[in-house]
Amino acid sequence: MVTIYDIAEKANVSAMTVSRVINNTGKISDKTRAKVRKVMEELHYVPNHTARSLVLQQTHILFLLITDITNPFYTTLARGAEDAAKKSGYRLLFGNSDESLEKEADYMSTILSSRVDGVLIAPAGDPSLPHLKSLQQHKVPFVLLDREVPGIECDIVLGDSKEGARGLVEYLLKQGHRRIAMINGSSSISSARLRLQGYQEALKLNDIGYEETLVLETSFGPLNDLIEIEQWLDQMEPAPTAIIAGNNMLAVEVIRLLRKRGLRIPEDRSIVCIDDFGPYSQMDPFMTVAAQQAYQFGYLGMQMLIERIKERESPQPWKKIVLPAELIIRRSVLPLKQNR
Amino acid sequence: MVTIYDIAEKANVSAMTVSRVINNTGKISDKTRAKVRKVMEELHYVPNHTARSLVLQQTHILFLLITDITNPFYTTLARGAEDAAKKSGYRLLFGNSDESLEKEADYMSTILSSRVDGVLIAPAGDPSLPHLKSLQQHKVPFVLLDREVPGIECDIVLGDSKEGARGLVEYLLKQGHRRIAMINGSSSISSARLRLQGYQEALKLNDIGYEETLVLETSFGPLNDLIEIEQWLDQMEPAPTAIIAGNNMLAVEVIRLLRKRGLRIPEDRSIVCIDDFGPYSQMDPFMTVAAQQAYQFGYLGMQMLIERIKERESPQPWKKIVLPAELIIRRSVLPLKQNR
DNA sequence: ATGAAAGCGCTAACAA
DNA sequence: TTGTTAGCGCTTTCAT
Repeated sequence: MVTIYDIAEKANVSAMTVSRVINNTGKISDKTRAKVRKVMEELHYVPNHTARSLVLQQTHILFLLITDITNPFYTTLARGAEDAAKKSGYRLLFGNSDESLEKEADYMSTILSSRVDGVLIAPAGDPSLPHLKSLQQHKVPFVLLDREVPGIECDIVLGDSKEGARGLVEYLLKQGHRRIAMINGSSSISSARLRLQGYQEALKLNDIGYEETLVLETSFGPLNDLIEIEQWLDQMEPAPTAIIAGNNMLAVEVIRLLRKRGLRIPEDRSIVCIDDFGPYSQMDPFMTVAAQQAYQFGYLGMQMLIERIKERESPQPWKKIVLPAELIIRRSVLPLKQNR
Repeated sequence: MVTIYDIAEKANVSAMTVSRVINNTGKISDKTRAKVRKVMEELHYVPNHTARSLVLQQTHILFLLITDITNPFYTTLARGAEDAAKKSGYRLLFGNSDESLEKEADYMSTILSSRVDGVLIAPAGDPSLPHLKSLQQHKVPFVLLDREVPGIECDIVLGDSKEGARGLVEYLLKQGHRRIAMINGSSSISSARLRLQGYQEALKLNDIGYEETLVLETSFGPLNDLIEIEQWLDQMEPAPTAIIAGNNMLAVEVIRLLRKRGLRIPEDRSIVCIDDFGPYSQMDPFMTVAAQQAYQFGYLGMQMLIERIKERESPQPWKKIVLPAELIIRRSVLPLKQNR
């Protein structure tokens, strides 16, 4: 491996001079600089980031942990985070926890031991608390994305989940639906809880009773119990005319299972969900959704994180950004006759 | 920061003993081990991976660079790579080049300077050559995914792109289509070239002339020139009855633009593509595709990479895996009357 | 403008 | 079984 000492030797200068040339620090004569640069190129020198991080006590690398790499919400968010990081000259690395607490724990130890400068994290859920506590303990700046975790005070970017869900249900009600089922993520996830609340509130405001059998709590992520979902779909009696899914991945799953049963959307079942489908929003059923501003989650979260890192010394109050969801009406909802 | 010296002091042992406990090396009395472990927990010690990497000259971290984080092919591939890495106890970090040579170059410098142990890379295209050369020069083991790069000999996992495309076109021909257009990625990408060849061969074998105006070369990735695609769609005369897209993202784009024009799929245009849609395959138009084994790309590629790292000393010949694509017939193709 | 020495946190090699 | 020494590649401090 080529080190600054190799460069120094060949250029007849000290290692320190080489270091100065690399980092553009201190005063160096143009002649020396040119000479050093030339040798660096000749030997294909690459700075050893590891060594540099060790002495500087910072890596200039940021980390983004998402919970489902196949979900367009998170991948779009990732693009936003990447763009914001790049703008400030930070490097960004990704991790994917697949909604699993165990994988999240693995990433935590990677994060802590690799001494990244900061973390943008969509936590698996409330049980992520110890993970976040340990970040705090080790003074790793972090920003939470999309999900609150009770017991943690920190910077956070949230979507207005309750309003998003409520808006969708109200839209369904306006279209004449009265029997509306909901499939949702785990109640250990703040956004799932709020989405359920939004659903409940909308029903209540419209004097429609809440029926437990119409609501299924499963997982937002790729680890779903399909049998459970199938049973839920088959056992609702009478069947709902509309279904709201707590996120896009659940909607896709429900669409698949409905079609397996020969049910058409929206003719036989209307369906809506929270989160848009990125590039897939143009595929049938053209879903009516409460679209979250995925890119902004990443972009603004990253800005907050970098801000926090820079202001490390001065104690800023925690910031909380709540991004509204946008109701996008497409064609996955059938207007019923009793339209009002 | 808590270091092994802090632990050593509090436990009344030497730093070396602490190191041995952490790494489970050498002989340590149970009593000492217990004592050290206890102190480590008390002080919430986290090993400094940076320091460790510096002395060991290896990070035990692998890197996966993909070209489009919103493409289910790559995200599914990522899952495969992750699973294989985990199985061997390696950590995996992701990067996303968005099909951009510049972003790829940025990641190269991250990769080189952070001294990861190996890289799994889907190159942006033939111009990635210098990037790969520099990996070789710095003796960073890597495995290429999905795309060959002329001038580079290395381990590689490929899909059978030519056969995949040919199979799709032949299916279209069997359904009676004669005027088949193709939208493809950049010809600087090996898989795009092979897919075009597959298209051309299928036509030739069936005595159908090749028409340049029916073929559009654009980008596989998120940086498409939409105007160009729209013009191409509008200017083909007479219009094709079927379109083959070089990958799934292009298919989605074409679907969107066709629908914008009020054209139905498959009634007005049949459409097929290479690559499946992951969770979205169940959305309409239920696409007929040549599905690549995305997960296997990642899993097998990662296995090869780890193998290569372990056998670093003994010079194994380069390995090449070619994964066949599977024709999945759904409902995006209209059988024409002149069916044969 | 340039260099020498010390040390970031850790482990390999050797010593006791 | 445990400890001492040296050094991984780099930068900070202080000296020249």
